[in-house]
Amino acid sequence: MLLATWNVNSLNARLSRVERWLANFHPDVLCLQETKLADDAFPALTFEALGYETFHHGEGRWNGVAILSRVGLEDPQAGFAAGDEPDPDARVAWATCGGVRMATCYVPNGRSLDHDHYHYKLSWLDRLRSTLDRTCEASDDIVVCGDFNVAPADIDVHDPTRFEGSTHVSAAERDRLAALVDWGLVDVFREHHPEDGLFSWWDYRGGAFHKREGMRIDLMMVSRSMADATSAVLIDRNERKGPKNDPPSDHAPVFMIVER
DNA sequence: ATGGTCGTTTGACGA
Repeated sequence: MLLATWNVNSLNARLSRVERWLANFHPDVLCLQETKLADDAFPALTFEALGYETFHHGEGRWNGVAILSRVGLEDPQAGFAAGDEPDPDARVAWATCGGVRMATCYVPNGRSLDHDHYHYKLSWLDRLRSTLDRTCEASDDIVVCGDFNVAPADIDVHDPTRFEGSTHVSAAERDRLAALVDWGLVDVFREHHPEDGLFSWWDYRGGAFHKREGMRIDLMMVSRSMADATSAVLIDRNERKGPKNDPPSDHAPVFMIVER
């Protein structure tokens, strides 16, 4: 199986690229974030024509997440489990695809350490963990992927000294990722690639991509059974390139190949 | 080069 995640920064602006990526890579499952669409504007028929069932959870102008699957799509769920404080934003969706419980996540940015949005971010990650407690077992086949807006370690940032005092690298955010690891999930990309300089997001500004100044914030957090069956994990950084008339997202797709 | 980029939108705001 090929399982992928991609923050597209508006599906309207990126639809031709997503269609091309599906044709090139034939993923079994593609998780999208930041579709920025309402559910009734999601191009389900376009993806159906390419062989994909879809589940979209959106609100319109901001956020929006989707799961595309050509190996079945069962038990779709939007948001957090009953019992957790509901999310006012459309930031997470779940579905079982080919026997794997998938989650597509767009974790809040946080804005700054003294902003209310930062506390929302921490609470959001707490509720993600709580929903796992309520709905999954660590022994299941699970892939919780998406834009986490957290760099798990300093190696995931091009210049950690530039990010001191910023979001994405704070101890509290990294503690929330560690809580997912404690629960039983593995950062499967890092398990396959110990080296530095590997990123999934580059700021549009200042030629960051060409200066190799990025962060690795798009993660595939997978259960042990999935990690053990994974033969490769890659970032398609070529997808961050492109001309003004077909501009890239500021995030590149991340995908894993599972031998099953 | 005292700015720099996108996408939402048509004035800023979020990332």
